[in-house]
Formats: sequence, C-alpha cells, structure tokens
Amino acid sequence: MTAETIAAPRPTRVRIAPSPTGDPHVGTAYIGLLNYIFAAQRGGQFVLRIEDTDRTRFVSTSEQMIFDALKWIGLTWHEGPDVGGPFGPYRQSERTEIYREHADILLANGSAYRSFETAEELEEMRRQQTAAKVPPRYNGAHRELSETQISAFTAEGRPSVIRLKVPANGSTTFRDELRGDITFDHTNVDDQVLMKSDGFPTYHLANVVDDHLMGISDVIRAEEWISSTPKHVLLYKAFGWELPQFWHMPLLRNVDKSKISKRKNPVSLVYYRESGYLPKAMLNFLGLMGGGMAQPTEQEIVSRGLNTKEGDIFSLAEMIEKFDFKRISLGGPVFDLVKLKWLNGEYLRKLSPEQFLATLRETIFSDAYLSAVAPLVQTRLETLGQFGDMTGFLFSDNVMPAESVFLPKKRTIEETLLFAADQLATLEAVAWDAASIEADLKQLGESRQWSVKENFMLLRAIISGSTTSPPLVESLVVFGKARSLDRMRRFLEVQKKLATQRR
RNA sequence: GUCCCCGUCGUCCAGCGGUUAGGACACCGCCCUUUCACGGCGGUAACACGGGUUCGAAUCCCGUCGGGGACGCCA
Repeated sequence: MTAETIAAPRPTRVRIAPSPTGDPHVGTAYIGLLNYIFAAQRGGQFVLRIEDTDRTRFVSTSEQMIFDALKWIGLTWHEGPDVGGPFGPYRQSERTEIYREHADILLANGSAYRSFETAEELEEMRRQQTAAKVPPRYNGAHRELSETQISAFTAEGRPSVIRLKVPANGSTTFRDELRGDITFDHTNVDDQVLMKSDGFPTYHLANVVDDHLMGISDVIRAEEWISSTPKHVLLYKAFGWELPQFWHMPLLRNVDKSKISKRKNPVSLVYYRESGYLPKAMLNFLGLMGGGMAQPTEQEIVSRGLNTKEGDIFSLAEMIEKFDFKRISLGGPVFDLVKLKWLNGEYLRKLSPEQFLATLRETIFSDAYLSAVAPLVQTRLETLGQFGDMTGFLFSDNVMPAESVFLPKKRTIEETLLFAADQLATLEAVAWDAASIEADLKQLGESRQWSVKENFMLLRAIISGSTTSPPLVESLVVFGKARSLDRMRRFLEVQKKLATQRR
C-alpha cells in the first residue's frame, strides 16, 4: 500500500490534545503555538481536546491549569471543553460510549480482537523478551481465539482488553509532511491495546476516533509519535476513514540533547509565569525553536532599518505572517534557558517605566503574593528594612546553599542527597497545602530515620539557601509547588555533579 | 537489542550546486561608565567522517559514525 492519498480539499482543522496529568508543559505550549499558527494562516479552526483517559494519572486541578497557561502565553481556541463547539464533548472521559461503539466495529470487522492476559503476565513476557534481547512485543497468543474459548474466558470473569490486529505481513507507509514517506514493516508494529480492561480507550484509539469525528485535517504533534503512527494509519483504514496529514515536529531537548524533562530543565509553564518570565518572551522563544521563521536578509535589515537581532524577536502576529512550516529544521532544538532569559530581558527593556512598574505589580510583587508573604515575617522583623533580608529567597530565581549550610553534622553527602531526592519525590506527590506537606515530610523522615530537625533543616537550606528562614512549610506553600520543586531539582542536579567531580 | 527519525559555530537559526559559510545567544577584548547592567565596536568558534555524482558540493546519492525517539492495559 502507498501513502498517496489524494486529499480532497477540506477545511483546516487542527488540535492539541494535552493530558491533565500535572503541570502544563512547555512542550504543550510549543505544539499548541504551532497548531495555532497553522490554523490562523489557513483560516482554520484550532481545537483543544482534553485526553483524560488514564484515570491513574489524572490530576483534577490540571485541566484548569492547562487552560490558564495557554491563555497566559496568548493562545485561544475555537472549540474546547470550556468554550464548547459543534463536535463536543471535548473531554475524552465524556466520550467513552463513542469509543466502545468504535471498538465494537473493529471487533466485528476483524481488525481487532480480545485478549485476556493479565498485566502481570504481560510484564513477565516483556521481561523474558528483554532478557533474551529480542524486541518486547505481544506474542499474539490470543490473536486467534475461538468463540468458545472467548466465551469460556468471559464466563470465568476474566478481564480482557481489545487489541489491534496488525496484519502479519506487509508494511504501512505514511507521509510525514516534513520528512516524506516513512515505512514500517508490520513485524515491527505491535498489537496495540485499544481498549483497556477498565473500559477506557488508550490514546491510540481515542485519538484516531476523535480526530476523525472532529474533522481534524492536519495532525501536528511531537516527533515521539512517529513510531506509533502506523498503528493510527491502520486504524483509519480499518474504519475506512480519510487520513489526516501528519506533521511531526522536532522534540524540545535538554542541554544534553535528551528529550526535555523536568529533572534537567524547568518544564512547567507555571514555573515560568511565577518566576517572572513574560508570556511574550516565552511565545517568541518557542517560535524560535525548530526554525520556521525566515530571518530578514541583509537588505531587509538595511532597508527597513532593523536591528540585527530582529531575526530573533517577533510577535505572534509576525509569526502568523511569516512562519513557514516547510522550513522547519528537523534537528531537535535545545531549550536554552540562557537565550530565553536574554529574550525576556529584551522585552523587559522595551517596557516604559510605567509599564515596567505595572508589570512588577502584576507579577512577582502582586498584592496576592505579597499578602501571602507578609504574614510569614511580620512577627519576626523589627524594621521594615529587614523584610528584604528575610524574604529574599521568595523573590529570587537563583538559590544554591553551600555544603556547609545544607549538610547535617552527622550525615554524609551521599545519604543527604539521597534523602533530598526522597523529599522531592514526596513533595511531587503531595497536595500543596501546609498540613499535607508537613505530614508527608514527617512520615518520610520517620521511615528513613531522619530526625525532624535534620529533615526540615535540609529542606530549609535547599529552599531558602540558609539555616535561618521564615517557617518552612508555610514558605513552601507561598512559594508554590512549581518553583519549590524546581529549586529542589536544580539543587540535586548541581550537588550530584559536584559530588561526582570530587570523587 | 529492534525499528524509526535526525546530523552547519558550545546553543538557536540562515544557507537549498559556485559565499572570505551569515546572524543571534553565550564567551573574550575594547569603548561608554564611580560599580554593575544597558548600549556601541571588534574577536574566538561549525559544514561528523568516508566514498560517489558534478567543471564545481555544507547543499544531491550511498555507507560509516554520532545523537535522539519509540518499543506500557501512559499520553
């Protein structure tokens, strides 16, 4: 089969489909921006769909944070859970009946089958395959189950999943608009689970069904999806649906070129907002990633009297005007905080003194923030001038305690860093209120034989950079989860590096 | 390990068969300046390697090497 599908002209409709599993991610903003521009350039529609089919990772506050973060950088959408639209609902958890019906269609036409292995059995299978150095893949044991076997399993009450029946032979080729044809041999395409045993669909089914039902013409998503695209193509074909065009964007990277991750780089948009980055700078920076913007030529710079930096500084409107998807560079761009900061500084300097003051008052010196900080120190200070001394770490972007500050007397550096990592893991999982933080931290200390004093002093040092500070837990609450966790992660990364260097 | 994608200064981009390989960030130096920053000027720094194709290759083809991604009842 070939990828040549004569695409009937259809209206441009694109979407982003974030999962509400935590803080809104810079990658979501990046792909969101690209989709937004794509739609704007073609007079199309930009849809926001919430993919909340994994109830184990679901975070209830996440959806609203995603809306807020996208609006913060200046993106809006024509259809979505909050604004509605003709193709709703836009939350996958509200569409389960639709997926069930479509899974039944696949079952009926032989494109999918029921499989009754338990998660443990599958894990064991993968373990053995990995040990034998063969690619971990479903072994197909239940591909050809007879009706009587299926009835028997069902009668036993065994839970089942529905898997895609990938043809044993042949291959699937699809066209990536940036890369050209990409072919996967079917021996390398796994019988993907489509419906989980809890009745929810996996990404692959839900995504294809929704994209089709919502009339999505162009799927613009991150490169990490390339290897599952053949499964999606197989699904479109099994349903007899027209394929969308696929545009796989390069993946944002850490400094070491690996896929961007919170351990090595702040990735929460909440972090950037609360740390005082301007949304315009963030948007501009994301637009820089992967190219796409034609830089002004030497002649343009001269004739239009542009600054030479002009090539790197542009607005959303300019992006819509000039961004060219066919120009995108395929090498994964490093998310370089240093350059982001420079850009942010450029935007800050452009502000009039009045605007600058107003911006400070809306952001890091907002009434909301100050009124949360003030009670922490009111009883502790003797002059107002001490306010800055006591709360500096809550307004700072760069805190790193010396070893003499954070290292408990009777602990080695190794066990201290290990414990700090445990603190991080604990706080990552906790609801961000004083009682929960305190309880979980204390529980961790007990289980690791760390005294309350050692425990809280270490964290105090990491967060405040000092052994003296306003109350720790309250400070954490005020400082916010995104920034607190990031400070802890930076601490760990830096100290681990220093520790290895010493060895 | 298997499959797929990618490969121009440290980083982000420009370059689309003929350029002294260009710009920005970072770095270094000089100027401005009581300091720092801003600003101005200048500098260091790259076509991964090997074969082709061509009069001519960073640009086209193949291979090698390197990097990344995927391989979940996560998305």
